[in-house]
Amino acid sequence: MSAAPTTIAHGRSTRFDSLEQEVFLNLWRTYDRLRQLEDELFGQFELTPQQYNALRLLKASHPMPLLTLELAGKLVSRAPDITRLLDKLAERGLITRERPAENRRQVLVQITAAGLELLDRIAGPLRECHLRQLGHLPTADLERLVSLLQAARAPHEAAGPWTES
Amino acid sequence: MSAAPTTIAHGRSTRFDSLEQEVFLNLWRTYDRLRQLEDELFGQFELTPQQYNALRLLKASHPMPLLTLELAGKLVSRAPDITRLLDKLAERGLITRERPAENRRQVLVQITAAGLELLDRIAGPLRECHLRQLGHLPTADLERLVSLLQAARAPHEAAGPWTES
DNA sequence: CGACGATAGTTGTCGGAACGAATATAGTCT
DNA sequence: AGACTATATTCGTTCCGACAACTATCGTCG
Repeated sequence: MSAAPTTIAHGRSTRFDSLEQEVFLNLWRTYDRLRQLEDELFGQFELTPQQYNALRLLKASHPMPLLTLELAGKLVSRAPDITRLLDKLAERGLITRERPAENRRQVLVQITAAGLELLDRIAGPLRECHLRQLGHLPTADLERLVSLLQAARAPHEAAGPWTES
Repeated sequence: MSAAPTTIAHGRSTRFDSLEQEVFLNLWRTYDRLRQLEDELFGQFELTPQQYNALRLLKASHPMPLLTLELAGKLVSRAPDITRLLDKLAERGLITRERPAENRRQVLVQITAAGLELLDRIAGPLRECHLRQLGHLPTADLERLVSLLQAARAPHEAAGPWTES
C-alpha cells in the first residue's frame, strides 16, 4: 500500500520500475545471450546444457556412482524430471543405472566409457565457446562478477552455497 | 591439441575448468534461483515471465500498437514462438491484434484495458518480489552488477544495447 | 501485368520443463 | 508380524521453447 513511485529514486533509468528489477532483467538477458552460444555447441553433440551438466558431475565423481537425487541436487538448475533426463543419457549408453540389493529404492548412476569419451570430445570446443562468451572481460571483472552473483543468490540457496562437497 | 590443463591457472577452484566457465555457471545458477521467486509470483496470475514481459512492453508503447516482430525483438529472451505467446494473451482478452488494410502482412498488437488492469494488480506483489530477490544487496553492488552484466553480453548484442529506443 | 524476391507472421512437430500424484522399498513402532 | 511413516524415484499430463517449413502479402522490375 505504499504510494505510487512518482520518481525513480536511483535516477538511472526510466525503463525499469526499480534498480532490483533492472538487475534481474539484465541477469536474464545476459544469461539468455550467453546461453545461445552454448546451446549451439551442445546441439552439435545432441546434448542439452543440463544433460552435459549431469555428465560432468558424474565424471567428477567417477568411478564412484551417484544417487539419482544426489545428482539432481548438484545440478546447476532445478530438475524435477531428472528421471527422464537420465533416461535419455542411458538410451545413448552414456550412463548406467543400477538398483543396489541393499536398498532397492535407490538408483546408482555412473558414467560409462562412452560418456567419458563424449566429454573429452566436447572439452576443446567448449573451452573455445567459453572464451567467445566471456573472453573479452579482464580477469578482475570476471572475478567481481562471480562474487556479486554469489552474493545475489546467497539468501536463496537452501543449504550450503552449492558446489560444496 | 593443447596439453591437458594440469593446474588451474587462476587458482580459485578445482570445480571449474576455467574462470569463464565459473562465471557462466554462476550466472546460470543465480538466474535460476532468482527466477524461481518470479515464477511463483507470476504463476499466481497465470502468466509466464515472458508473457508478463510482452505485456509490459505493450503498456510502455500504449496507446500506440506494436508490430508482432517489433515486440518480439524487444523481449528480454528470444521468442521464436511469439505468435502462440500472443495467442494466449489474446484468448484471455489482455491484448488485441489487427491486420491493417494498408499492409495486410503486418499485425498490430495492443494491450487492452483488461491487460492494463492485470499489470496494475501485479505491480505491488512484483515490487515485493524484487525486494526479496535482491533487496539484501547494497545499491552500489546492484549498480556494479548491472554494469558487469552489460559488459559481459555487449559483444553478443546484435544491434544497439537492447532497452534502446 | 506477371514473375520474382523480400517481408511478416503462422503452423507442424518435437523435445524439454514443471507439477503433482503414484509406486516401491525401507525403517520403526507396537 | 502388521500398520504407519519416511525415502527414493517414477509416471501422467500439460504447457512452453526451438527449429524448420509454409502461407500470405507486398514491392519492383522487365
